[in-house]
Amino acid sequence: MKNKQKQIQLRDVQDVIDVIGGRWRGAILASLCDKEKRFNELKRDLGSITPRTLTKELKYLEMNKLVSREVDTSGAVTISYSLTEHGKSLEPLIGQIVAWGQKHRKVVLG
Amino acid sequence: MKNKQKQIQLRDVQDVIDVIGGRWRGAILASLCDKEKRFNELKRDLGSITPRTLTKELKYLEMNKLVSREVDTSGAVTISYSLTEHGKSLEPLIGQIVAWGQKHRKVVLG
DNA sequence: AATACCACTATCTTTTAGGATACTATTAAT
DNA sequence: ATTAATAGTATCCTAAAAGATAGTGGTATT
Repeated sequence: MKNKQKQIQLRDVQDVIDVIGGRWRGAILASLCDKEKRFNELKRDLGSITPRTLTKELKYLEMNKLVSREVDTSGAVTISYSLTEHGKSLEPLIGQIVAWGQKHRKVVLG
Repeated sequence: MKNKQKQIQLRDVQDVIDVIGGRWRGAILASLCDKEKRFNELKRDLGSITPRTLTKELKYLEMNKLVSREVDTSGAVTISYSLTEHGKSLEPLIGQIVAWGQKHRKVVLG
């Protein structure tokens, strides 16, 4: 493979790490793979995330077209977050991440 | 799936993001997928990384059993970094990351 | 009427990552 | 002998990420 191609690949890796990286983004996406969720539901799932951070990360993911925010005004206003089509295309990748993560834990501990 | 299982998955995602995350770790691993490399070779590949950061990241990756450091003292001392077996097990994942990254760029730009 | 839940926002502080820059010890090339 | 390359260290500094904590305005529950 040409050297230029390799540089592009490194950039791709850095881009993806950017969108799923950081302490929470990957976990938020993984949690939404399960099903659509509301703000506090996500917060509980994630355990120790602060509302400030969750808000910020959700906005980032919306901007990157991975997550959509829907408001339901029938009755009490509820807001649900779900993966967009593009977000769903991440599911296999997240699956592989989970699988490798389990293997990795064994290697590092064992 | 049970709730406890889901928590474990979220933790796995966070763990993996940790080992391949940050600005450089993923790119370093991707670069070593190609072939084993020396310190300055990696530095050139990665473009703008500083030696301080490269040293630090390589040590981290060594500690996590993903990269091994080998010293060759015949002639001038040369040091080469390569993926361990465990590190190599990341290759398919990195491949998928690159593929998704290319797709993602199109979605976000287009 | 009081309490509690929802979905946040605001402010302040701490932590961490990583850049900038200079330097070192060894070896190789000219 | 000088220059350049290798493989880093050592210090200092800054910017960004994220935690801690409190508060807000609405709805639902009892």
